[in-house]
Order: sequence, then structure tokens, then C-alpha cells
Amino acid sequence: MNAKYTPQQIEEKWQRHWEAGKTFSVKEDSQKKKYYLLEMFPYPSGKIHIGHVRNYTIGDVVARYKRMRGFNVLHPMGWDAFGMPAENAAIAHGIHPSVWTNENIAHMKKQLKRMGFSYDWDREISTCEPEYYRWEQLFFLWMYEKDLVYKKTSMVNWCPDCQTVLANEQVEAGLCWRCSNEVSPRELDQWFFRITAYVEELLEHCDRLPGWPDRVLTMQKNWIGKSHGCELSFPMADGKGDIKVFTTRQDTIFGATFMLIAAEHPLVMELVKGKEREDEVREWVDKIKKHDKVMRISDYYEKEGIFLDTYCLNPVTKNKMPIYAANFVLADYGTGCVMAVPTHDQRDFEFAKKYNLPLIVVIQPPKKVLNVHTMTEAYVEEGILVNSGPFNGMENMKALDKIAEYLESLGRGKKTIQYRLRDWGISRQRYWGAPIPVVYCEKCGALPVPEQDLPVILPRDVELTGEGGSPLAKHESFVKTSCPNCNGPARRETDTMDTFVESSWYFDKFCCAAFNDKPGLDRKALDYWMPVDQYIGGIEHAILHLLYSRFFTKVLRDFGVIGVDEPFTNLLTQGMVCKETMKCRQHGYLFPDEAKEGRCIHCQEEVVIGKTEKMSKSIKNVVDPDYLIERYGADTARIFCLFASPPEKDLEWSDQGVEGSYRFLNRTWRIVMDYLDDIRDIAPFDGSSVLDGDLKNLRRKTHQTIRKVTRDIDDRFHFNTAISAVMELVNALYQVPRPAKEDLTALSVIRETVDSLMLLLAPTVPHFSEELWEMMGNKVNTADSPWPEYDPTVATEEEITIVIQINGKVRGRISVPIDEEEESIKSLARADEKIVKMIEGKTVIKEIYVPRKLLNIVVKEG
RNA sequence: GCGAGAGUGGCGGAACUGGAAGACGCACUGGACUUAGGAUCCAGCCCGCGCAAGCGGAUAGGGGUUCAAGUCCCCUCUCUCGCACCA
Repeated sequence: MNAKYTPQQIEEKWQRHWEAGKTFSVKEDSQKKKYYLLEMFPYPSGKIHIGHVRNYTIGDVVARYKRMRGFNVLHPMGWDAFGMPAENAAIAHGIHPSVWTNENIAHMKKQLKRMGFSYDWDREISTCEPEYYRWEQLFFLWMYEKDLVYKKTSMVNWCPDCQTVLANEQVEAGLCWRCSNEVSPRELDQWFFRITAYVEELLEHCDRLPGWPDRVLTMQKNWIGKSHGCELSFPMADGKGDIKVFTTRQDTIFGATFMLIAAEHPLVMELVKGKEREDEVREWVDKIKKHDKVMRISDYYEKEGIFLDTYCLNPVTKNKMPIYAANFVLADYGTGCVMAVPTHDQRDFEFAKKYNLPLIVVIQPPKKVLNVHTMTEAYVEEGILVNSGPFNGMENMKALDKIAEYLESLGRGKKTIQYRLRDWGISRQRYWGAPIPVVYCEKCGALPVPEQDLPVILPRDVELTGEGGSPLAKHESFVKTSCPNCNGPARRETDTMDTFVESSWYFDKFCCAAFNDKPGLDRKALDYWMPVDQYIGGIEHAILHLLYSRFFTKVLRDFGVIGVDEPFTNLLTQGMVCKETMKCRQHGYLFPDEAKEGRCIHCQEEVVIGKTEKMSKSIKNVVDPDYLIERYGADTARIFCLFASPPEKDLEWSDQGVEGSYRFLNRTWRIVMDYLDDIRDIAPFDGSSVLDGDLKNLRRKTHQTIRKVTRDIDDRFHFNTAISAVMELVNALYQVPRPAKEDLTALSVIRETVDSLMLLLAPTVPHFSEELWEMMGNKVNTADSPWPEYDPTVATEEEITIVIQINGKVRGRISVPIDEEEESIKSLARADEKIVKMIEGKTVIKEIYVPRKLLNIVVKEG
């Protein structure tokens, strides 16, 4: 008899069972309702960390639950296998990135299997294989044809540490998203995906994603950054041409007194060409260009500019406006030129003060009067227009449209929309990525690789030195090729694609992993499985990955490859796993096992407990999943991750909490084992006889628990409260006096409770549940059993407590049958000794009765 | 600066649409069983006064709406996250 709970043995047994029986492999089945559950696939960095454990446990519970509810569940797993760490490891240790990556994949796969996740491993994909990335090269060609791919020379974000370009989305406050080093500008030839072609749809569809957290949608909307405004043109004072600006504040046009141009803008040098100041301006521009982006956005640099010895005219006031180049104007937003209204824009105000430029107030606030001589900051609130010709006296916000129309009638402007979103630069000067399928011919220029020549396979035999630049550029047999147009000598593109390209369509590939005909995606399979019903991953991908995936889905839809507009119907962003940090004065940060009884194991110095932060190797506050599995088993790790906090919140790791979860499993195991011999051959209670007392209560509690757990999982993924409900049921089972062996009715009620417990726990602690379930003599595994149903009649309480309030304060409680009439409750309350005393001598103004909850008697003195 | 979210016992967290604040777990305290237990089972556990039944207070702080507010509204404070010279 297996009396003791030994997770290690049980877990291996069931994992073998699932693998041998291919329990979780799925096929399209038009008879069954599909459910596609996806967790963000991992980068194979080497080992699974607790963040993965949490993410995948949440997903696994939902997948297993939906399966028990009768859905045809697709729950795949794969590897986001291209990326820089592989290349860095190659440079540091002389291992080829593919070897490093594949070894990591093998190890992490083993770890995932040890967690008991219900993946369909037949669909495993690895994005670094040509069978995968060849299709994205094909999509690239199609996009090229549709003008959704283009090349341009541009200032790019260059990370000197990673030796590569970063997309705008990958620069965080001027720092590289990966290595946190400063990003500097650099001029490079880059390939771009025209994500801006879909900007309006990407924005509009945000409102069609009710299953996404508001936070993520807001972040996406802000990132897209739609602004309504005007494009205005200001004639040059010398009559030669004009300068165009974008503004959202055309209401302030009468106050525009000077013009600003981004320092990097080509117009700057054009305007001073041949003038006395040309050299001075060039020097200044060069200086500004050298400033790091990170410095320019901080307050470190003051606003500064340089006069270009040129004027334009304000189209409505006809005033002469001096033109300056300025360091704070963005070259790639709007037209790169800005009309400056110093009275109503703080930046322009500071600039005007510094260079002694004229101010004109055009908006007066409601309560005070602005004076250009005494103003200390720009007035940016709403007000009444002044000094604005025909618009004087209007509210500035209401004048926006009128002024736009007026400027339009003058032929000086038109309403436009600007977006913050820029196109997605995908060129990376790295080796370990998908080659961009392009060749350069001396005669014919840049040409896409013909479709029949795909895939462009990433060669294996390269030398990785870490000296910068792509190693592919030095690989002669890769680089040298012939022009598809003239057959003359040509060179291949040696940049590779941003790895976010692979993760923008992997969820499609999972639907048809084995499908290898053009275009690599099987429309029939996609039509069955897509969209993903539930996507789960970290909030850190709220913009990057999720926006790119949405874009790619729309592109593939327009190619007819897929039939959905949006890839992910519901999105859950799980919180981070945090833990307190520990420090020793001599040895710095300590790993958990470097501290024993509050002392450092190296020097016996007392350990200082630091603040709780996201688990990270660099501050050593990590927990090794392997250790957890060995010590407690995967089921304990799983249930703890779910129980400690709701999934969208951060989880604070607690070793004692893990112990508590382990204790709960042991406690449950013990009571089931205790009853095992008596209930193994007994069928669950079928409702054919009338129960009372403890048994009736236990059965009610059982059905209530089924109801609670079902709702908690279904409605809101609150696994923590679902688990606490199950704990209550176990506690209730312990409270029931042990029935006699002959009391078959009692034992059948116990059996019903134990069966329900195992089924309710099956998605959370699958090995544990399967083992006990099997021991109880069940023939069909929990994984293949239907989710338990509750009987609402059984779950309903018979006696309820009605709270009696006087003036909103709880003054008593009475116990009544569930269907007690309002009138009789009122008279019961009035008869209550305590209540009588409290309302004596007072006037009852009214009584508020909330059915089955409370009675509030409102009284007043006298 | 702009935007979003959060603030509840010693701790993690419950409280669904306004209706018993603190479920469940951890920690702690006591008891039982034990040679022993850091195993297990049972019980107690927001704060103040009280032997007690009870009374009063309490959901960051202040105000409001309501018969009734952790929940709705307004103001203030604190923290977290995202964007950040986007004209």
C-alpha cells in the first residue's frame, strides 16, 4: 500500500503515461468545439526559471480544465530560438549557436516535461530551423511586392554593446531593452516593414478586443499615438517656397512668432547654404548629432538652437518669423518643423526667453490677464482667443475647426492626422537570425531573391569573433551569388531579421506544424484553430510582441493565408515572481542556499534582508525549479504558484508558503488514504436516499465547492480562491465523524466528496489527482473524465442567517429557513429581545429588507 | 509632465452587481498524541476596554452620496508600471 505521498515516483509515472499514450496530442475535429490556449513560448536561454513555471502552470490549468469541459484543446509549445545570447555564448565559449541553442532546448524540454504540462509535443517548433523561417522569407517577398517592405537610409538606434540596430519599440528611455546600455544614433541602410500602412486598423481594432486588459490596450493606443491637427505651410520671406509644419494647435496660429527645425533635418543646411553662417551652423548641427539620445531626452541638455539667418511669414499675421534649428525638435515626427508659439507652449517659451524672441498672447485665461512682460511660463490651459483677428472672443477649443477651415480657404493648410508609430526596422547586423532574402546587383540594385530559390539558408560554418559587424559578411560562399535579373555578379544581404518577426506568426504555425507546402500554413487548419482563445504571458510584451503579432496577422489575412483579423481573443498578462533579496557584508548578494539560519555560510556574518524584487540571477533572489521538483514535486510548485496570488498580480515567493502547499497535498492524501479501503468499491452517492446532519452538510459543501471552483476558473481565472475553496472542502471532510464500515450510504457520500476533490484538483495537481483517482479504482483517468457538475438544489443552504441592523449597524442575527417570508422575518426581528430593547422608545421610520441577507431597521429618537 | 493601476490584520491575500470586513494559507499561541518532534490532529488569533456576555474603533488620510460604502463621487498623500521635448 502506497501510504505515503511520494511525488517524485508518482509524477514520473504519470508523465510516462501521458507521453506513451499521446494523451494531449490533438487533431482538428469539426464535431468538437475547439479551444486554443497558448502561453508565450520561451527563448531557450538554458534553464526554465520560476517565471516560466508560473506562466505555464496558469496556462496548463486552463488547458486541462477546458479539456475536461469537453473542448478540443490545442496547447502547443515551442522555442523562440534565434537571438543574441546564442551568439554571445558562441563568442565566449566557442560553441556554435545552433549547438548551444539545441542543447538548451533539450534540457528545457526535459524540465517542462517534469512539470507535467499538457503540451502536444508533436507540434513542437523551433524558429531557428529552415523549415520554419523559410516561410517568413516567403512572406517577406510577398510584402516586398505589396510595398510593405522597403529599404531606406535612416538614423537608427544603435546599441554599441549588442552591435546591432534596435527598433523604436526596443529602446526604453534611451537604453537598449536587452542590455540596458546607452543607445546612440547611427546612419545605416535598413529594411522596414510598413506597419504604418495598418496603423488605423491597429488602432480601431483595439476597441474590438474586450478580452484584453485595458492597461495593454491603453499602452498600444498611446504607442500608436494618433493626433488630429493641421499641416500648415508658411511662405518664405524671400518668396522662394515655403515651410510645412504639423500642429494640433492651429488655434494658436496668431501667436506663432518663430519657426523651429529639427537639427538633423536636411533643410537646415539647405537654408544656410552659401550664407555667412554656414560653417557655424554645420558645426552646431554636428555637435547636436553627437549627443546621445538618452542625454537629449533627459533634462541634462538645455533647449538650444541656432539662427539660420532666414525668415518665413506667419500666413495670418504676415509677421516675419525668424527660423531656428533646435535640438528638441524631432526630425521624424510630422514634418520635422514646428511653428513656435511661446506664449502657449512651455518649450517654445523657454526657447523664446533664451534667444529673446517676441511673444504674443492669443489665449486669455478666464480669471486673470496674461501679460507678455510678466509671464514666467507658458499658459497651456483653455481660454478665450485674443489678438486673433476674426476669431477674437471665441473659446480656443471651439475655434480649432473654424481656424483649420479658414487656413484651408487661404490655401495655407489642411486637416491631417499624425501618428507616433513609426515603421518597424527589421535589419539586424547579427548572425543568429533568419537571413533577409535580398541580393544586391551592381547593375540592377537591390532585388528580392526569387521565390523558387528560397529558403536562403543560414550557413553553419561561420567564424564568430565578437568584433562587430555580421559574420555573414565575411562568409564568401554565402555572400557571392548571381543577380536574378541579369545573372551578373551579386552579393547577398548579410543582415538578418529581427527575432520579433519569428514570434509574430508562430501561433499560426502551431496550428499546422507538420504542414510543409507553400505557404507553410494550412488554411484549413488555421480556420479551425485560430484565433488563439486565450493567450498568456508577461506584461513586458504589451507593446512589442503583441503589436507586431497583430500587424502580421493583418498582413497574412490580406494575403489570404489566414481568415482572422486579430490573433488573440483573450489576453492574460501574468505578474512577475518576486522574492526578498539577501546580502552579506562581505560576500554581497547571496543565493537562498548561501544563507543558513540568518547567517552567510561562507563567513557566518549576519545576513541582511533586502527589499522584495523581481527574481533575477544578478541579485540572486532566485529559486531553482529543479530543486523545488526534487524537494516537493511539481504538483506542489504548481499549486503554490496558483495559490499565492491571483495570476495578473505579482507573486511574492515564500518558502513557508511552499511548505504550506505541500502540507495541504499531504493532508489531502492522508484523508483519502484513510478512507481508501472503505470507499474503493463503493459508488458515489446517487441521491436516491434522504440525508441529514453531517452527511447532508458534507454533500452540500461538496456541491457548493464544485460551483465555486467552476465559477472561479471560468469567469476570472482566480485560481487562488478556487484552491482555498477546495481546502475548505478538505477541512470539512476532516470534520465529519468517521462512519462505520457498514454504513454504505455514509461511505457513498464520502466517496462523492473524494471523487469531486480529485476532479477539482486534477487541472492544478494532475499527477497527485491521477494517482489517488486510480487507487480508488477509477478506470478512466481524470484527464479524460468530465468536469464534475453541481446540483443547484443540493448546493442551496436550507438555513440562512439574516443580519438585523439598526441604523446600518449590526445588532443581531437570526437563523431562518431559506424561503422564509419577509413578513415573518420582520416579526421575528421585532420579537428579538435585544432588538426590542434597542428600538424601545424610538420611532421606526422604515425597514429595508434585502432578501436572504439582512433587515435594516431605521429609527429615530422619540 | 501625460497616461494606467494599486493602497485591507504580523505577512500573502478574501469580500461577484453597495448589504455580516478579514474566507483560505503562512506566522504565532495553547492543547492532544508522543522517548522526542520542526510530523500529525484539535482550538485560539484585527485593535482598545472588560472575567464575561458585550461595547467602541478599524479597509492610506479627509470630505460627500446612501437606510447601508473596502466597493460609488470629490480632494490629498504614498507606491508601482508605461510613455516621455510627439508640437
